[in-house]
Amino acid sequence: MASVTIMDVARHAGVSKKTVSRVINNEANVKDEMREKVNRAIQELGFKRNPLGMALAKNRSLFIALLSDNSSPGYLMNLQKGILQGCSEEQMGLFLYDCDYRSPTLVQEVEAYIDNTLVDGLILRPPMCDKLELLEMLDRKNVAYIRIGPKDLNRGESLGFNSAKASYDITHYLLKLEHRHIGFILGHPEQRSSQLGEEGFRKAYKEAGLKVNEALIAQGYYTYQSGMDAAATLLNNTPRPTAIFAANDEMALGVLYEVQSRNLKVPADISICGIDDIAQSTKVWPNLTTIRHPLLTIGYQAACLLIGRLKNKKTAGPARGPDGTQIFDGELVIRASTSTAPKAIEVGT
Amino acid sequence: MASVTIMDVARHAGVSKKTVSRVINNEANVKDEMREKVNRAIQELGFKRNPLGMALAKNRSLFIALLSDNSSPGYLMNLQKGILQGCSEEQMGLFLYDCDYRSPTLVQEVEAYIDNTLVDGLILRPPMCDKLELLEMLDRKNVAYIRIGPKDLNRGESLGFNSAKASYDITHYLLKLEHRHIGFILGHPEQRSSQLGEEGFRKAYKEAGLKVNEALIAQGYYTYQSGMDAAATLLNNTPRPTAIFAANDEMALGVLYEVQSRNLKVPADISICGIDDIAQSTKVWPNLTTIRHPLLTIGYQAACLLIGRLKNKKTAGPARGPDGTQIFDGELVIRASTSTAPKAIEVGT
DNA sequence: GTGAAAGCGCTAACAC
DNA sequence: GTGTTAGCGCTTTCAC
Repeated sequence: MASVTIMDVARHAGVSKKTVSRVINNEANVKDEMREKVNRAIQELGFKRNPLGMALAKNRSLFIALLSDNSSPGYLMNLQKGILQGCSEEQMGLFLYDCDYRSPTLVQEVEAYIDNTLVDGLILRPPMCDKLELLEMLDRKNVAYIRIGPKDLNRGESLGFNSAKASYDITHYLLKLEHRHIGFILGHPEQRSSQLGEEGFRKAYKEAGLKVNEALIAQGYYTYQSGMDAAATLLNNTPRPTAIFAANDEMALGVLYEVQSRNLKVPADISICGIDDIAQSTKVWPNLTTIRHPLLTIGYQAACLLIGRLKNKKTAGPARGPDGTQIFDGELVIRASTSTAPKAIEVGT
Repeated sequence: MASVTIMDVARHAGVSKKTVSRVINNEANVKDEMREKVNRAIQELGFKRNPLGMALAKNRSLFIALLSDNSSPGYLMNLQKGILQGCSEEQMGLFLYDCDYRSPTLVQEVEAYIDNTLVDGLILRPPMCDKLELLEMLDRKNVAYIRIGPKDLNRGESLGFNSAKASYDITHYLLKLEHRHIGFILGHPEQRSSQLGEEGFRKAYKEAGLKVNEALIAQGYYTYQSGMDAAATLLNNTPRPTAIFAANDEMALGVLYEVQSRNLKVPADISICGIDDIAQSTKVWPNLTTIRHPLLTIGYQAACLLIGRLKNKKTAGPARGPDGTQIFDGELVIRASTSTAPKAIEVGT
């Protein structure tokens, strides 16, 4: 392209390269008069700073990437959208990297990715954000990161969701609807949010003075298929649960499928709810009762935080500020998939 | 980082910088002996070429981006996955840019994005790939692109899906099931695929010697909501259609919702089908009969094609090869949402 | 075939 | 406050 360089601007404004550099970097110690002259030249010439030149000289690309695996696409979609919004405002690009959480060479793969793209900031979602070796590698390479997930490793900043409260709220709601046989599908056992969710579930029972039926707790993995499988197990229980609460919507959708395929009516025969409020939850019939997870906000904030930190980072050192962990609360959204428990409990098949 | 530069390698191997450069760029005119020496040094030192240095010197970043808007998330998810696979194999990063198709300043926004990231290749999906002004801007800026979509502008390479055949196949299938009142929901009127789809639909009728009932053709926009709306209209027809065929799955899901919310049974009362086979189609009950759109393959190929072209492009010029348009056929996937037409047709509400 | 020098666009360190 | 010089890591002349 007819690229206008910083040199052209300098000549046009009758100043030195460095002064122009100072102006475009918003540095102090530039006379207003000069600044204006330079800005005018930039306008007139249509100058755009070449990020590559900057990156090379500063040894910081300002590129960031979202590391994700592809389980729970609805969740990812929302988060991605929020992040992109933040990037767009900050005029930054977002790299995407799709990795397999279970890959034994995960850390090396990510490292190679960083070397290839020179990103210097990463947004990590679960389950990646809980992988200690990964975080250690990033620290070693001096790559900044924001973790999306409940803080439990004391590393970097993280933006979390209040899984315990969400779980508590849903359970409380179901108990209020007089459900006494609630099936609960846990999240991925290796993710912190799963334990927190279980705590919330139990807390609601305890406060209601009721005892949890352990037979109605099933293991899930946050995936659609695991929701289906767990539902199949739970539905074979006697008495059959009058409600099933899955730790995320992706699994709840699996439950819904399993229930409907057995010709049970939702919510007449059985209530279903999840957590997250992904787009799909309002695209199935009946719409899912859930907890709204402010993923868009979280994604947006994560992007802004990360970019802000990269832009301000003077020295390269891993000088992470005080723990900036922020926890977001969800909000109960009552839709058509839940109702009061059916009066008579039949022993179904 | 302990970054090893090309200079270090040169010293270690006892050759000049340039020779190393030749080796890592796989250029001809290097003695095998030299090449080996250099390669050994690269190994020993763990050298990785800094893409930024290259980008600056060559004025080509090799970065590519996927331009998308967020309608039809399932479609996007699949495409994205395919593209990422290709990028990963080629050791390239993928930038993501989410834009609003309807924005009046779309072209400027994309241009600013290119200036900010210096991407020199773009993958365009519909509806972006049909925007002539956008393509013109890209040509002017000498940014390569691959269009995902039916070729109709004679610009660049494109990977297309055979929408006409897909539509024909579905319609043919429904007619074979003795449906005679098929509601058809068109795609976005500004996208070429929509017209092709309509042609396929009509062709199937014609070949069967039947006449299309124009009242049963409704306008859609490829979005979930537009599918719901169109279904609402179609279901009020007398006689009510015994099947509804939507031009993509996203809309078909909207139809399914609308139908189920009216307490109609699928497929007993009404059959539903779509096109694309997005993940969601096997996550609803009943699973959707559809045409499998090889989006993963298309995305993968698009990435490989684009990257390949960038890597080989000697001179910057927009020297696009002969038209490499490739059309992929879909494949009928029969699932639970379709069955033979109900015998007696009731006039419903 | 190979190497020396110059330069991509920008910023860092140090003068003035 | 501002300008000068050197250099980020790589590639491109163009000699040899």
